[in-house]
Amino acid sequence: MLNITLPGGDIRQVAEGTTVDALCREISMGLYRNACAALVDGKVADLRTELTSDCEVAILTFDDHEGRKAYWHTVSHVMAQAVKRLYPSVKLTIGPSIDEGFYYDFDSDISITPEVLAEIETEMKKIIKEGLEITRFTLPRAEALERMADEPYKVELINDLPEDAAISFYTQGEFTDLCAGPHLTDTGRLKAVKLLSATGAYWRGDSNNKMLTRIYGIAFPKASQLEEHLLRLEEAKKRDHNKLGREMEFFTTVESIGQGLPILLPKGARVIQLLQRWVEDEEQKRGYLLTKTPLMAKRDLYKISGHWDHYLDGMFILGDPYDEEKECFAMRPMTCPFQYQVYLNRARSYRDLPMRLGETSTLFRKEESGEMHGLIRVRQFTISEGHLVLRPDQLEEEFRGCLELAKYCLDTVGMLEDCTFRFSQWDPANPKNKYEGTAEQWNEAQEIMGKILDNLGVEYTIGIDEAAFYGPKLDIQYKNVFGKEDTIVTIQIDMLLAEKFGMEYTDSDGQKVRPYIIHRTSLGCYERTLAYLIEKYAGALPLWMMPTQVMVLPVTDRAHEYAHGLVEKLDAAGIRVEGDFRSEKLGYKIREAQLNKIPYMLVVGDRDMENGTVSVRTRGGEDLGAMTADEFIAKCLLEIATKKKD
RNA sequence: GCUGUUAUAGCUCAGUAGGUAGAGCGCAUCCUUGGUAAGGAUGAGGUCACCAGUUCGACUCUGGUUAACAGCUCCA
Repeated sequence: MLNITLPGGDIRQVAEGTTVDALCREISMGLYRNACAALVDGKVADLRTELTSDCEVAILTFDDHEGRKAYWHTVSHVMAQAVKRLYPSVKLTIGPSIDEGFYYDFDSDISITPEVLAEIETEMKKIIKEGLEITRFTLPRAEALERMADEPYKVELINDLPEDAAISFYTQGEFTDLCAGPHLTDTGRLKAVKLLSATGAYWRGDSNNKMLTRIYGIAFPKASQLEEHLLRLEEAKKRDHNKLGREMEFFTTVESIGQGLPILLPKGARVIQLLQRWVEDEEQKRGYLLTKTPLMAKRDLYKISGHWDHYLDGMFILGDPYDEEKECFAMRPMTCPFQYQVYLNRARSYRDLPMRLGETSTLFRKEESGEMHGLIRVRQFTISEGHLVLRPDQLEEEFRGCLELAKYCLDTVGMLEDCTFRFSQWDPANPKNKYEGTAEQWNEAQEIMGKILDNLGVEYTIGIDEAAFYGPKLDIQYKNVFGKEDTIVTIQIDMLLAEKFGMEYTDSDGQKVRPYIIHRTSLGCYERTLAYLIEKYAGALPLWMMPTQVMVLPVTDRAHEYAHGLVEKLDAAGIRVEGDFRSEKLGYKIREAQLNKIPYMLVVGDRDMENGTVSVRTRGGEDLGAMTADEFIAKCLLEIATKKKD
């Protein structure tokens, strides 16, 4: 008999060769029904794993990350089986689980219309109903290749595995797939499935490879969970900045201006102005020197910086880049080589350092046509760009300062809680020769940065091949309402550009020394930040950054003069206020202000005129009752000054 | 850039088996003076994204372009 230790510390005795599944059934039928996979001595394992020695076993259900992955992965196989039944000529590739659901990539000529998707879904439900047992077996390489002879992509995958590997397969009914697992034991254990979309995806994620057909789906053990999930997706769509931001007139796009070049309408422009002023003031408080550098430069500058060699395709060029006789300019994709000129303006001493330079900087990047998205991915954007020129002994302290500033900014706007940190490193094997510099330089910079991050106690993930071409980065990643992740702030250590530009300082002993440089942003790209704020707050931005903070709503024409007086008074107090003097009913005006997410509505009618008060309603629908204008102004100003989050 | 979908009034969308278009909301004017999410009437608004082709005739069919959307690739 084996001693199996369960999560609570209980020990259960089972016969050698008992499967995890059978153990599960012994523990409880409820657990058995919900089991998806297991942890055996901390390793994820199939339910069909046979226990052969004393060990710790924890059963994973759909509520566990790994259990859910097994569940979704199994559904992806059911989908592949359904597709194969309906379209036998389709070739299989891969079908993993993802953060939310699963997909399977097929090589097929069939265009996946919504009708086809529904047809596949119906077939999947059939397969689930058939309750096919899912079995696992392994084959040596030669036999595995023979078995998958009709599946060229599977053959390619098998050939990439080590020579001596035992290659595992899963079979359910007539369908067998090459797969590492784990999987559920029976298709009947699956319940509510839904196919969401069909799209294209490159084989092995390489744009040089063939475009495959990818079908995305989701599944849950309960129909109610599926409904809830679909409802959540619908709700998220309503917050989509690309929809809401246009509806609420934060921004728009115009065909004749072009992709990735949004027009910031008065509301959007105001929010960004408020954010910029706040960040610039905050940077000034923290010892940054303000710079204003050109938006373009001759190609000569980019040849020095390395952009010409590494980033030419990413720049907007003015002139013929290949005619060396004629002048040729490029719009700037980054601020570094420009801001460095501030430092280079004269000879520097160690006493000048640290030098912190800040600039609200507009950049231009020639993103490829399919990559633009609302305000999140654009071709012209503005960031709170900064460069710090440092002595080696100042590097850690200044890095800490940058991180604190970024965290302060993100926290103030309410985004920090949705952020994670990524230590972005180079990939020496990058096939596109992306990186400048030597392995020694990279290792040194990454080692320094790693030490600083560890000393600061930053919890981070490592992103290989995510570095800038000139150095490693700490990227602060933001996850939006759809669960999609983007970089919002970046702090980078650069050991290459300083050298290229001949930056140095005279140390206390008279020696010339190469300074360290930190590239950093405080709040990142303002357009992107605005997009995320719209999504996070569903358009109801915190009071301090709302373009219109207060709307005065006179109940009748009799109150117009009183209302005008209030508008003037609030305006004089520095509050962004408007009045709605149209001859509409109060309910109509409130509805409109509410839809525009105006934080405070001041209703004024005969009663208020008589009492010298305003009746305050919030956009949350709350009635704060009557108060004097001065009381309201004091409350409002306090909330603005403290940058209260909603 | 790639795969796919889409493009009709400011917005959301109908529509014509090829004979140059309609609704609701919004907007303007008038009536209404109404206390916490839509009062009423009248009116103005469209080279049916753009450029070619087929046709007696194209918003409708074909090709191309541009833009938007989903995803891939790439990136702040």
